[in-house]
Amino acid sequence: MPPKQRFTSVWSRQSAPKATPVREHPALSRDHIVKAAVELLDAEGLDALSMRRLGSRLGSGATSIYWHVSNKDQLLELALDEVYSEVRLPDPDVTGWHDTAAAFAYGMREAVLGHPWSVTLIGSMPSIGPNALKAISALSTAMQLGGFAGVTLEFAVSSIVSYTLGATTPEAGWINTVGRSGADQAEWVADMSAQLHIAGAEHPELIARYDSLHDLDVTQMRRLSFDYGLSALLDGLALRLHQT
Amino acid sequence: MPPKQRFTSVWSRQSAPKATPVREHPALSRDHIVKAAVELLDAEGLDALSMRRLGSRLGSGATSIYWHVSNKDQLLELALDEVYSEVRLPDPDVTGWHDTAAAFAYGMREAVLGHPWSVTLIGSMPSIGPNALKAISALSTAMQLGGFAGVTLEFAVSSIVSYTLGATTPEAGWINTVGRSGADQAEWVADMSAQLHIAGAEHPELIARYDSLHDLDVTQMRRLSFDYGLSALLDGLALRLHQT
DNA sequence: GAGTTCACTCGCACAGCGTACGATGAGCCT
DNA sequence: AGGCTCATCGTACGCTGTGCGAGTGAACTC
Repeated sequence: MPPKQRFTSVWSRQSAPKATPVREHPALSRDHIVKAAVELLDAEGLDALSMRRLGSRLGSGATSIYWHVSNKDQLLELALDEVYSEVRLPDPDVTGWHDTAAAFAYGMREAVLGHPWSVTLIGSMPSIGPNALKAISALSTAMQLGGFAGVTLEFAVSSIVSYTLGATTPEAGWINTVGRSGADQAEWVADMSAQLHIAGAEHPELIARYDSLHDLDVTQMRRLSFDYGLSALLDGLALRLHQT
Repeated sequence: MPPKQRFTSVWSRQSAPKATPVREHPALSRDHIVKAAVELLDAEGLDALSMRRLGSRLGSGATSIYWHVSNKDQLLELALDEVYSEVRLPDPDVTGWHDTAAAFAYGMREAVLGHPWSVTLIGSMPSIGPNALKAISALSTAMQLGGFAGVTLEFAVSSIVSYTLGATTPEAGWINTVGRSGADQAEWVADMSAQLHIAGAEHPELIARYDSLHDLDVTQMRRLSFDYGLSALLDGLALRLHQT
């Protein structure tokens, strides 16, 4: 029995050399499709992306897409990897691991928040696209140059990614929910806190603390919160680096 | 213009006192439905949950569910909160903040991994159910007793939740993907690494490091990784606590 | 030039989805 | 008996992802 390939991600098929584009007007191309998909996702969210809508946005039939992409899931894999492509990193040779890690974290946060639908995807498909690998790889070598090695290196990288992802997820979830309604953020904060008061009636301390904080600007607050946890984590990693 | 309520989560409507159950055989109840939904989700994943399937599992018509739950989304909110109910916490009065935080992290990790569909939901809806609030509240008071206060308290709690969530998300994503096919984990590890080799052909260092690690048991490895980042974060928090 | 092949597009159809709506019945109050 | 409320359900609508086969036109072979 040959070892069957059970799971086929888009990335598993290495792209055929693709020859020269035989036709002059292919009209549709994988890149074009993915780009349009990302636009649609950004504009209207995950639920709004249907093959028919995407097709008509591209000026073609819905099923034409299936020539270039075998699946809706694979299309989403491609779209997700497009998000990772926005994560820019400083040159690890000139910057210390600490700063590179921080840059990665902020870059990833920004990329994900710019495409909040992406968090929903991360939980349901592996992120092994070329752009994702490129970003991780850059972070990883920076940390290695900084002195991390072996399992510790892997763990440290993973922890940074984890924290960033986890901190960003609820933020993106918020953006998703807000985006689905037509209201703007300020209205939402009011609504939300009203609901928290109802839902959390049994946790008055929590509510009290919440109220005391959220007079401040929400966006700035989230950024501060992200920064606090990130630097705590990096400090903890530095500690581990020096004591080995 | 009255301040319209744009977003209505399940939790916003405080439960009517519910009187005495008028009928002796309501046959369907919100709790019953949510429980069945969680079972179905656990057994077959997020995509497998449809109102019709859930209805037939409950021995009732699909649309009967809508009497007890106004929405599929709200049903999912309820199911998600059910997951948080499994997060057990030690008494914050007897245990230090450090251990309580670790217990929370491990508890949440375990709960989420036991219901891997939950991560997909967290990114698309707010987690303000009673059980979620209870868990956060317990962690929060423990940290407060430990000496954290004000914004710092909020930030610290948030960072712990973030890290835990972020570390668990890819794990759950993995479980989701594996679960969708029928293969077992060992087969998958092989397939996956084969794909990584193809997809990551341009990042040989990454692949090399990957290979050197994953001879070890995957599950145990993930746990070690989780532990490493968690204790790094907690150390970083402790540092901030003492230097204030 | 005729015929064949290939790369690509598309319309149709199918099974399944969430859920609005109105009909139906079971138990209670008067 | 009549009416009211709670709960259940069948039907129907518009939507979804996608398999399939037909269609199109350019590029190749003879």
